This record gives sequence, C-alpha cells and structure tokens, in this order.
Amino acid sequence: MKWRAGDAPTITAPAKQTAGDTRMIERHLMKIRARDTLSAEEEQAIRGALGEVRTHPAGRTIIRAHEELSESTLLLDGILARFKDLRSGQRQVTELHVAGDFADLHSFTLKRLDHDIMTLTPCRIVTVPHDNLRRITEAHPHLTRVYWFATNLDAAVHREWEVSLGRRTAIARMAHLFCELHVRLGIVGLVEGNRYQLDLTQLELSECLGLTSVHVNRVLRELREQGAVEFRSGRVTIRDRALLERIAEFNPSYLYLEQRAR
Amino acid sequence: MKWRAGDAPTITAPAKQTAGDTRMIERHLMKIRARDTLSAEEEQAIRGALGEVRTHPAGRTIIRAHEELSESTLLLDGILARFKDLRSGQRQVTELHVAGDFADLHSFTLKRLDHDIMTLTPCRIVTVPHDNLRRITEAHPHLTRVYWFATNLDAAVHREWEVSLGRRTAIARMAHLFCELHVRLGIVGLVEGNRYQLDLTQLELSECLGLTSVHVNRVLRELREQGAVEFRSGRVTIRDRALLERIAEFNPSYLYLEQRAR
DNA sequence: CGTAACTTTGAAATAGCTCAAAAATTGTGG
DNA sequence: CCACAATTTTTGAGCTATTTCAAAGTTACG
Repeated sequence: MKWRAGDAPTITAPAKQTAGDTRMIERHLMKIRARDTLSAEEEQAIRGALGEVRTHPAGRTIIRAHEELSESTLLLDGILARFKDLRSGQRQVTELHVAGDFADLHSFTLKRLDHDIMTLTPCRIVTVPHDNLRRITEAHPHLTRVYWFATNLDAAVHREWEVSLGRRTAIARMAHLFCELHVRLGIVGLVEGNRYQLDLTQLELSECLGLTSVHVNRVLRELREQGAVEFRSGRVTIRDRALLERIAEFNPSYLYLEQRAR
Repeated sequence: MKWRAGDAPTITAPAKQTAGDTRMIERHLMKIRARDTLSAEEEQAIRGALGEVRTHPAGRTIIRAHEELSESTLLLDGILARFKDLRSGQRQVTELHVAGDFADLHSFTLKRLDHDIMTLTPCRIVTVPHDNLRRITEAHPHLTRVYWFATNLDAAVHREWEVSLGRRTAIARMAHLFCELHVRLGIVGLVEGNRYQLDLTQLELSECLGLTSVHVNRVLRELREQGAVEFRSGRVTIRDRALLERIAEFNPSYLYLEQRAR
C-alpha cells in the first residue's frame, strides 16, 4: 500500500551502517562523474561528510516543508518525490529523485524547504550534515561548484517540467518523463537495455504531469498502441526510442551531460 | 514594438560606466539583505566583481541557449524572461526577472544555459565575469552561500510555477503571478502602495502562465470584475490584496523572506 | 496620420476532467 | 498457498475549462 502524506508516520528504525562503505555512494559518484571530474581527495571529502544511513518504506514523507533542517539527504536507492499540495488536495510533484541524487541539497542554503519530500518506493538514504557541507565549501572550492552545479541541475529539470506542464500535450508530457528518467537512470547504471524499473502508480505519474490518473491511463494506452513505450507493473520498456523522443520533443541538453573543465 | 527571438539583433552600444557607482547595485543589495546580512567587505567584493554596464531595448534575446558563457548578467533595471520555445512555436517562460536579480547566475556552474533570456522591457544590466565569481568562491565562503542561495531561490520560484502550471486554474495562475511580482518588486522598492509597473503584453503574460493570450484577456477581465486586481497599460493595481491572495492560494514562504543566520 | 501591435469579443471546437463502475492486480493474514 | 481486502487499472459517458479561429476595436508610435 502507498500512503498519503498526513497518514501517521510509522517509526523507522534507522539502520545505522558504516558510512564509509566504499560502494554505498557509487551511484552518487557516477552522477557527478558524468559531468565533472573528482580528485581522490575530493572523493574522500565526500565520504568523510556522510552521516547516518536510513531506510524508509514507500509512501513516507521524510522531509516536511518549513521544518528547519541541519542535514541534507542523499538518496542511495529508491525513488523520492518533491511535491506541493493545494488546498483542494491536488498534488503537484515538482521533481523525481533517483539513486545518486541529493533530495534536498538546496536545504544547505535554504535552511528549510518550501515543499515536502516523500518516498514513492522503499528508499535507502544517507544523511550529510550541513556542518560537513560547510566545511567542504570552506576547503574545497571546486567541490563546492560541483554541488552548486547539482542544485542548478535540479533547477534545469524544474524548467523542463515547466515547459511540459505549460505547453506539452498529455502524451508528450508522459513521453518526456519516460525519456528523462531513461537518461537519468542510465547515468547511474539503472537501465538495462531498453528497460528500467519505475515503481510508480498511475496516480503518482499523474501528479508529476499535472494530469488526472484517468487520463494518464489513456495516454499510456496510446503510447503502447503507437509502439513507443510500455509501462506495466512498475517497469518501463522503450519500444521505439526515436519515436518516443519525437513524441516528447525530447532534447537532453538540459541534463548537461558533458564534461566540464574544472 | 516587441520583437520575437529570431529577429536580427540590433547592435547595442555598450554604455560603459564606472562599475563602482555606489547606487547602481542598490536593488541587488536590497534583495540580498532581505534574506541575509552582508559585511562591508563582502559588499566590496561584490562591487569589485562587476564588469560592464549595458543597456538593451525591449524584445532582445540577450543570452542564447547552448552558448558558452564566461560572465553572468545582473539586472539593474527592467524585466527579463527566461524561456524555451517548442517546435510548434509555443513559448514557455520559466521565470521572470526583476531589478536586482541575476538573470543567469547559474551559468557560473552550468557554463551554458538550457534556455534563452530576453528583455521584455528596456533593460540595464551589469556583467559579472565568472573569473571574478570564482575568486569570490575561493575567498568568501559566506558570500558564496549567499549566491548559491540566490540560485536555489530561482529553483523555488520554478517549483511554484510548476504548481501553477500543473494544478492551478487560469484565474489562480494569473492572480498568483501578480502576488509573486508584488512581493518581489516590493523587496527592491518598486512597489508604490498597491501599484507596480509591469510592462508586459497579455501575450507575454500568457507565455508565463501556459495559457493563450485570448484566455489571459478573459481572466484579466474576471479579476477586474471581481475587484481583485487591475492590469492596464503596463500597470498592476491591487484592489483587494486579501481576495487576490485567496484566489491565488498564495503563500509567500517559497520566497524565503526571512533573515538567515550566517 | 497611418500602420503595426495589442486588446477585446464571439462562436465553435476539443483536450482533458469528472463521475461512476467494473476488472485486474497486489498484498496479507491465516 | 489460498482467499479476501485493498489498491490500482481500465473503460464509458457526459462535461467544462481553455483553445482555436476570426474579426473588430484600440493604442502607440515612427
């Protein structure tokens, strides 16, 4: 079952682990290295900044708007959603996060968030205390830019979603989201060929796309019938990537997938 | 007349001025000080980072997507729009910028932008070379956080626009934009009582709101008839702020208008 | 003062929504 | 491992917010 925000939170036993586990932040490093270089020293600085590892079941709001935050959350596994609800109960997801993403690196400078963050699937996360981030900004200018870049990348995703929400048709929005996630999950090694796991309900997809779940259902059928992409039991199978990207008018340049000079 | 992107750019004679002009960046400082404190030394570092002053007429695309950038643009006067066009010619504005905003501080870490930026009114800007920003990040950790915060604030605005575009009705979107600009222009001293200058066409408003200009026209009439707000000849007059905010479901917390600890 | 840009209005069309219910799937306790 | 309960998906039928198309006013400026 998937829980809505507002349900009583279940206490999650924080599964403390050795934060230095070499493989743990592998996907995070893959994401950084898709765009920049990291020195051994910088990698060490990142590892040294890690706090506790925790696991959360699906459907938990793990960060609430307006709460003062003293750490950021790095997603190791699972899918997180940033979202806002209107009084009517309508929800808009403003970004999805995948393994390797910071869910709320922006809380380092904002101190509190203007939105909630919830788990859409079971998630493993590691905390990064702001004090440690501050030390990084004082000692590692390049690494600071790397993380500043990461928050600017979130903003670029927000902009592309604004274009989808404001101007793309329902089918193009859906196609665009599948394209984006294909790229983002590919970067961190979570795509096998033309397939990737995406354990969201059609309601959750609709909350990303500014549509109703009923219409998402119809749009998924249309995409399937056109032979572009299939979404079934939490798995996306891209049948015709060129077609899908044409429907979406997808241009990955907003994901900044090129190496930058230090 | 307002020019569309794609028109031949007119050469703008860069009006070089003494970059140190004390008042010049006043609005920029007001914006920062609405959320943080600045030491005299930091203020000096900002002034020392300024490059050339330029003026552009309305309707010029002053920064193009994908171009490599070596400086950022601080808006001194006027209104700028970040936008993306679809193949159909439909345009989505992803953020409006007002005096005191950096239009593209994110280009410091991104190196190139995923969107164009154009002047919607005549604009005066001052450039800030990235080399100077880099020097700031190496010598002024707090000021670095202030500017990182500024880009995170842009992202917060993007998120709120995603909510508008995805879930708000046309009338609420329009009302919300008027509320947002009332606050943002107020911060930099550009609101007189219940009125502020906003020299945009209804087409430009529609490009912000994911609507057609025809529907913007009808929505403006509705807001006027309800007695909430009037928009006439480039001027917004708020007749009933409480009503306007109720229509918009406006909550300014996403604008982070509180002082933060250094 | 003429012309381009912008605003306003009307009428018809439609993409996506709402409401409702059935079918399929998934998770759970026994 | 089964059977139930809950969740999720699917489909149908009617509805509506917003778009489209078209044309008439209005404003602004060279």
